[in-house]
Amino acid sequence: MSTIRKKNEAKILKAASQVFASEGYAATKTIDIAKLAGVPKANVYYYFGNKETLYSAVLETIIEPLLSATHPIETIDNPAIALTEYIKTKLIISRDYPYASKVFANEIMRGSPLLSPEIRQRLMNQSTFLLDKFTQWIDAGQMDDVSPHHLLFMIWSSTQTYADFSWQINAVMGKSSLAASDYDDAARLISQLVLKGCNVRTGDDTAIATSC
Amino acid sequence: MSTIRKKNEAKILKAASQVFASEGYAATKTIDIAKLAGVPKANVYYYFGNKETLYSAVLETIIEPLLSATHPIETIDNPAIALTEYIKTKLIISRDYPYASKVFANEIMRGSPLLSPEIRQRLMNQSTFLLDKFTQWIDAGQMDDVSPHHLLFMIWSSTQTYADFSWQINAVMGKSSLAASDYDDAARLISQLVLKGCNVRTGDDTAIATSC
DNA sequence: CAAAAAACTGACTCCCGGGTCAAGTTTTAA
DNA sequence: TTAAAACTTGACCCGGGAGTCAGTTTTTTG
Repeated sequence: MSTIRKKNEAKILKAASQVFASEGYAATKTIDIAKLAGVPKANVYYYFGNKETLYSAVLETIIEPLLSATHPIETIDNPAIALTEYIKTKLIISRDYPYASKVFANEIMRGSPLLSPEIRQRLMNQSTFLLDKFTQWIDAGQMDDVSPHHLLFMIWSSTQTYADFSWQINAVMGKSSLAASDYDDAARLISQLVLKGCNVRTGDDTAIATSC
Repeated sequence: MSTIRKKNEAKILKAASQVFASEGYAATKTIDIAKLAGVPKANVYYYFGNKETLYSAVLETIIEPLLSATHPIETIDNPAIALTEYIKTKLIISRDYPYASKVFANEIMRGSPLLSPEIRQRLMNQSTFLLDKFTQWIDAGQMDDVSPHHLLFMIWSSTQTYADFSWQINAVMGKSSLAASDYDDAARLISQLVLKGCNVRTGDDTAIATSC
């Protein structure tokens, strides 16, 4: 692929993720993407063919980060550390890919009509993997017997919300954008709720039994 | 207002909330709302004037439930009970107003461009009230010194998610819709995470100090 | 029982936005 | 050097959806 093509595709993709994120798929006009990217509208069609393909390309950009977010859960034995790292990673995705995250969330809200079946499947497999892992930890007595499903939904929603509802969060925080320390605070709070809330054993003798 | 008008407005409003929830504002065609409501498209315009007014009317329907959700926090002294009830109420809203909830969430995601300034203000006041209350509890030593903001975001997101991401949640749960007991499970899990995670004092001698 | 007010509706207009295209210009490669 | 391939772009087409309206029917009211 020529460097010209690569450069322009990147420029258009970046603009597209911003416009799709702020307007939603249907309300997005390709002319607005073109303007933001600084190219004529016909160029958008030259490089991406049509609006839906461009949208899918934006969705693709978030899939890899999303699928690799489970890395800590896969590689770290200690559930306290694994969960803490997973939460941290999910928050970093919300922070570093705010537009694509929002586009992805919107797609999921609508029942993911434009998401390819393969990606759907890979995401479903990932969910199953996470649920299995939680169940293993519970069975091994490494955390309380909570509902793995609802725990997963809580982790997903409370990390994703920093991308999806950034407007609301900024308004309530009284800022125009969050600082790195705000994400640290969020990670700390969410980890604390999960670890203490589910009584996750830390692996050393500071573990607290429920009946304490 | 005539009963005919009342009846038809209700019929159209209900259909509108469903279509807006599943398609989003921009992708919604008024003809689809009309079809679902079983009236000619011109009737939709006869009763609501235009698409945006109809959309605002749908948004209005969720405002009262949303504003009264803080009732437990306002009236119950005991933070453990107040928080548990608040979480339960928020989940009931997600369950009982799934369409309007979704429409509202979408509006907030877009920076609430179509929400009236008065409603914005009332919602902001409500946030401030909640944050103040959390801060009071912390200052009174009734719970650990966590970030009130991030705690609030966690409660909002993890309850709202059952409406917004119902497709994903159903898929992961392997069901076509959640049962009442699923909402009970969710309420139990979220309350547990908040209460144990923040070490909220229950008011009797079973309270657990952090240093335990 | 009028006659006025409210409700109903099919058929229409008009505009906006996705997508196309043909005629150019620039880059690449042999 | 040159011809083919890649890229650029303004002008255009076309369908679909928001909104209108005039003529009709139903309901209310005095």
